Amino acid sequence: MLDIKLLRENLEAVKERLATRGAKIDWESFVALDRERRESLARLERLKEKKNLLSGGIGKLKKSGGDATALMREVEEVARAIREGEPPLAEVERRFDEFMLTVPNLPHESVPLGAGPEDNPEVRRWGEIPRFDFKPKPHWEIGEELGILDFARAGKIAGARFVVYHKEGALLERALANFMLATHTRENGYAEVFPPSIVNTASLTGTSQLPKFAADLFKLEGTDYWLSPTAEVQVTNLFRGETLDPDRLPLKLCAWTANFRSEAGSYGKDTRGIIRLHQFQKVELVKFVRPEQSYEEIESLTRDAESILQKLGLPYRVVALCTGDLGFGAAKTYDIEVWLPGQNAYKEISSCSNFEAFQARRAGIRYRSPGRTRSDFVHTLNGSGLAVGRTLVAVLENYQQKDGTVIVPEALRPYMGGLEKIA
RNA sequence: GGAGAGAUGGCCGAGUGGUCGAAGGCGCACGCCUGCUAAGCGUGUGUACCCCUUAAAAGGGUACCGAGGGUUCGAAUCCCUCUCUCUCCGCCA
Repeated sequence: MLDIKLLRENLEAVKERLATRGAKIDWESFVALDRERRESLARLERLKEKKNLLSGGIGKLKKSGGDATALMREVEEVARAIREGEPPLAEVERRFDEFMLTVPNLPHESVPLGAGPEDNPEVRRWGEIPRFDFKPKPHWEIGEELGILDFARAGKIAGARFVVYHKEGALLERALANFMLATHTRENGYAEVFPPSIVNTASLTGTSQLPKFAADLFKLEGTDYWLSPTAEVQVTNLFRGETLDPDRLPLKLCAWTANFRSEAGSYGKDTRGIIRLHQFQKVELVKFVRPEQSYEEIESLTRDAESILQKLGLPYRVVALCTGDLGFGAAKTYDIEVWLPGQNAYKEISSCSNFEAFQARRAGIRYRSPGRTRSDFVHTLNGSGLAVGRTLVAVLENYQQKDGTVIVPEALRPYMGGLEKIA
């Protein structure tokens, strides 16, 4: 959610910046709604003041034994006016809130202008793309031949876009998660949390998946429960409605969770393999920081995610999302794309974003800076560190051998009981 | 799933219809006093929003005693619904 005052005072600048996202927003109705809301609110508050004053008078009068019938009749009139004024105000406020919740974040000034993914500039590249003296296979072939990825049986127990990991596949998934958590907690300074996978509407609204993107989520019928699409939701909402002690900032958390996405609208995209599933595991990094630090913190967050790929020896590049490709709540985003020989392409494996105060304002996450009377909103950031399934894909495809076996990256071996090769 | 108890300010804790944003204590901040420390004394100490201004503040107002609704001229106090916490029983990992 954007700062209402910013909208009122700098509407033209906001319009211009949001236009770079390609967002279509009905500004006329915003201006009208805002005016109507404030006028109506001020009028009702004046009436309430009058009512309170008169009611207090009744109390005093009764105590001193006087007759309050006339006063009471007068208050009744005021009370009626208030009752009549309330429903229209509530309606205006509902529409106003709805509007505010569907306006995307402002891109940061450092975000490159562009219309879509093709305009995302590459920021840096790391690692050598491996050369093969044979035709590298896609991970689903490697995995099925080794008997560690099982799509057929996953289809039986759940449906399309699910997988069952067998034997070393299951071990690899678990080892990768362990390795990532160990790195982030021991070396990168994150504290681990393990939250529920089910979340409520308020949480999803706080991090801005709702109200706009309900179609991407799984809802549990007859309840206010949803399957969380990313630990960003749980971990950011840990502190919803709280004022954080400034000494705790920057607060850095990481979490390993299962994530659920309906993948509505992505039929025909990445249909094979485990790139795009309804359930996948991910280690997420989340930060709560002072506003003045958030642009340093997105850099270090991205580096923390990159450190996993470097330790695993997986080549990747970092791209900066342009204005047209930026997610709804993000002010700035770096995507990390890992090299996948089976697809001969870089594929997103992490998305690191600074939301500035956009989520904090929705979720009411504040901090009090010393010497200031009012509290301020923190800035929130998050990024995958990393998507475990896609990392597993990268390992299989980059470390595959001519004979169909897969070498286990050295950094991972301690987490796999010393296993050197999946055969 | 069954039975019961509870939810008040940073914390503890009073408050069963009127001047209660809320006693008292603790904590915290500032000041005074005391040749250190401790004690003592005084003052202050929630948040959001609206109005008025604004560089900011001050000032005025509204709302908030778990959440939502209701009764009443008037609700922390009465009624209804929900959520959460605790205790006991059952069940499960």
